[in-house]
Amino acid sequence: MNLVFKALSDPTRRHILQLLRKKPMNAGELAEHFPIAKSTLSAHFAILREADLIQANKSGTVITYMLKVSVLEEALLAFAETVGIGMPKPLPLKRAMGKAK
Amino acid sequence: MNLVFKALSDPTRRHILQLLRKKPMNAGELAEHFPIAKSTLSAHFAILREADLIQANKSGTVITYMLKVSVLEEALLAFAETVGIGMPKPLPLKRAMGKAK
DNA sequence: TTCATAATTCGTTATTTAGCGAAATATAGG
DNA sequence: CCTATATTTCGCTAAATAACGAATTATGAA
Repeated sequence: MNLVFKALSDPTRRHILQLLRKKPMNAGELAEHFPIAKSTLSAHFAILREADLIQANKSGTVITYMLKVSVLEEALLAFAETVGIGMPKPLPLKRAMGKAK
Repeated sequence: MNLVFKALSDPTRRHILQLLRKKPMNAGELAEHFPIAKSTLSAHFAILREADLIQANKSGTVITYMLKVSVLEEALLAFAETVGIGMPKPLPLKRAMGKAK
């Protein structure tokens, strides 16, 4: 959870997550949305990956990233509970779908 | 919102919020829960105050801190929405209670 | 006023962080 | 094989961060 909150502490990274929310994107496409060097963005991707908030998928020379919503959700909910915020877990739409523990 | 997430990025500060969740406490009481210098804790309080996550109340030489749950809640919900997490706003228990905008 | 207590502020230090450009890596296509 | 493209890794720097102990401030009590 610490890694998640560390990852969320940077505005650029939160913005990346927001963009990925709409649809998976590759590093280049994401870069178009930011005025910073690609190498810098790459470092942000690494941090998001270490926090398990995004998933990388390489195809040819292109790496496509997609948001792992559930990980984000779990972290926020877990913390919310410890501070007594009533955020009811969204009901799972499907049961027994083999959600890894 | 940035200040809130910055504040939440440190484990000690998240722990402080969790402690304050149970009941308001003064700086000294809080300090007993941590193995770090009081001056360091004081800095953490300042950061939490700037993020508007806690409220300080001075009485005599003692400063009592209390958690501002609503601020935390709003920030988490606001962000959750931008990343498409369905965290329904908890229904307000009382309406028209003069909630400051 | 003087003393003790609670907490903050100050000055310093070590570590982490975000940023850059250049170099390296990997892959597809000619 | 050679070149172009996508992305990462490397080496660096400036700024932010968390930590400490010492000094300072504020208050209540003797």
